[in-house]
Amino acid sequence: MTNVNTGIRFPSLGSSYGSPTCNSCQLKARNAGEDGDGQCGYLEQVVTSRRRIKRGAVLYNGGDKFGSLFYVRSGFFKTCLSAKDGREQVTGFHMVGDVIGADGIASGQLTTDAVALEDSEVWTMSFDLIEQYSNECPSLRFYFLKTLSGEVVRLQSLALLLGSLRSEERVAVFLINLLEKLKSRGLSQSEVLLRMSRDEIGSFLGIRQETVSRLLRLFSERRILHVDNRHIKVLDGDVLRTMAESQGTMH
Amino acid sequence: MTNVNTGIRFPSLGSSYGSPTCNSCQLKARNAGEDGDGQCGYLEQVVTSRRRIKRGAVLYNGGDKFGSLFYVRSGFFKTCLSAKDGREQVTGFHMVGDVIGADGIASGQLTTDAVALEDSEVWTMSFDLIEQYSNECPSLRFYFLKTLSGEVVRLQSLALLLGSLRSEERVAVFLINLLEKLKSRGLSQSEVLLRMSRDEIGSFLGIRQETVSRLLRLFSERRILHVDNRHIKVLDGDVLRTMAESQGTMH
DNA sequence: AAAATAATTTGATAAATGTCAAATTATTTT
DNA sequence: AAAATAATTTGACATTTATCAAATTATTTT
Repeated sequence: MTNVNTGIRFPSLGSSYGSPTCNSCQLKARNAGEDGDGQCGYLEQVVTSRRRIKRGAVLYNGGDKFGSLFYVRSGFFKTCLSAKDGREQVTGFHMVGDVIGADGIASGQLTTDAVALEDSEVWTMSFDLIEQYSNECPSLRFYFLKTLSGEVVRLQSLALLLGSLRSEERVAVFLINLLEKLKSRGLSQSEVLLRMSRDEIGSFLGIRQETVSRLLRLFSERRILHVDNRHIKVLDGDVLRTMAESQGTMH
Repeated sequence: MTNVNTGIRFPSLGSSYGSPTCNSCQLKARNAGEDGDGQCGYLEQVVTSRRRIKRGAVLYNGGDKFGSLFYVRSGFFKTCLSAKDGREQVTGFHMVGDVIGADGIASGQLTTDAVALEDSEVWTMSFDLIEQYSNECPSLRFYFLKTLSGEVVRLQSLALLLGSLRSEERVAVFLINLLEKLKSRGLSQSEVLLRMSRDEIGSFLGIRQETVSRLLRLFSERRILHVDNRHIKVLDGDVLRTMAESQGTMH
């Protein structure tokens, strides 16, 4: 979602979940001709570091000072919002192509924790540089606006899921969206190795891990899925899609 | 949230819910000196029309072509996301100072419906003009980035509420946040005339209207609130705040 | 003001999901 | 590879919240 239709592409290095089309940085104006459709190097200019994050390691914590956005180059992350009393809500799962950390712009502090669920690589994009280059490059500016707006759309869909869907539908939507997202990145569209625990899925979906477990078994019994621990294979995508029928991409 | 700390202020005309401090447009750079701390007229420049919206009328619908953001000048709105099957989720309530419609940037189409819950006034801000003036005015650019980021933060909190809180807590958080928001606009901080129905509150909170009704009665019996139909008076803010203890502003 | 319509409350009951505990299976560490 | 730890599954049962229906109260229209 974050990396679609903006004309902006980061170069590819490879990832366990794979990578989107591998071009060198191409920054195209939203409307052809607006500022040419050629390439420019701005997006690479704002990248100030390239970090590897080990599985289980924290990229940032809620409360941290905001200073940059993070482009997920490879790997897999979860972001969690913590309540005062310790309760946690997973607000998203993020993979190659996603930009995270934008919630920090509003107050100057990150609001969620970002934790790697597998060994990952992240490119740090300095917000000051983004601001600076935004003066010169409308496409860069628009790219980030679009990224932010996409995050709003995603979270609206998550609210719909959490507020209006039954748990069975939630799990179906979760799987469909995950598969769609993998598909959009040119990866498996009927098979996934889940990088998150049942507990993390449950937190994201607003249900208990036991409920996630039971529903996966149910789907398995109905021959909709083949479930082998964290390895999921979709046997009947149509049925799954029908159950998910309510829409919204939210990974 | 949207209008805080950016240095940007829209002029005030008056509203049934009142208005924030009434200055003429002041666009200040985020960092003093960045581009001066004087005034500039950019924010007014991007306003292309000022519309009155009657209670019950629709400002925009999901699917509408995106072309502008809307500044709520007075009154009260709800935004709803519809599922394919017709189920609706209220994703937010919006009052003076809020900017709505930013979800449309991502795809060029608005994703929610915006409906006035009382007679309202809205200023239309052309996105093309925003883009245009963003070249010249970093503060304007930053204002909208911050607005978008604030919406992300709000929706993250909503996800926490919907995913992790019990219904009693949800109602408490709802009231606390509403009161806080009114307070931040210099209005009543212990009394509200709700502009939305029990059903709309329920949709927002992911519970049924009957549950909302029962919980308001419960709070009333415990002398936490005085409830007279849509007129709510907080009798014990401390207890309410304790119940809401999990935080996040989400109106 | 009366009539009609819409919103809210309330009770009785049902359904969905959570809780707890124990067993099983994976994964990581030694 | 064994031991230790963590994750997952499963069952029995509790709890919360939804559903349905009817009565009541507000609000809007005539």
